[in-house]
Amino acid sequence: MAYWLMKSEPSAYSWDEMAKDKRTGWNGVRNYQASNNMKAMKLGDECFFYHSNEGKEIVGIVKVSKLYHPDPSDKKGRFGMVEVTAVRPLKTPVTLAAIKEHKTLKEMAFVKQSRLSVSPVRAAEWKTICKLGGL
DNA sequence: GCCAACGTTGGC
DNA sequence: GCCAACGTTGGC
Repeated sequence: MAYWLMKSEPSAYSWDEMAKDKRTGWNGVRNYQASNNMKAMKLGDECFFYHSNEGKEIVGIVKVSKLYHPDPSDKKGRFGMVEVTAVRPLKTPVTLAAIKEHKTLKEMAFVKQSRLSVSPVRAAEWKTICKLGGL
């Protein structure tokens, strides 16, 4: 079981919409590294749902419900997508500021590579954030 | 709104 | 295959 973090701008697709839709196709990724990370996902892998730009906080958890497949919105056929299903919101969102203040969390891939929209999360990081999030 | 980081494109 | 120019992302 692996863990991941996926970013979305709330103005484009927010956690509220995610929770309402229950499941959504994570299309529109146009970055090889992010796309490769999705390729490595397995069914049931869990992902943090992060609001970029507005909020700048982890707000919920989703899980992979459909494996990597080509993204039909990419006409050149280079990039793929997965489908994710809403699991639960965090009781307390965990902000980027809090993550940066944390001794080990500040080493997280998504902090160090701020432009990467899909990044791996280590098990220890996952546990710590769940705890901070009140789960 | 600005700007740093960084990925992509295209000319050579 | 290199690298300059350009575009995009996302934090501040």
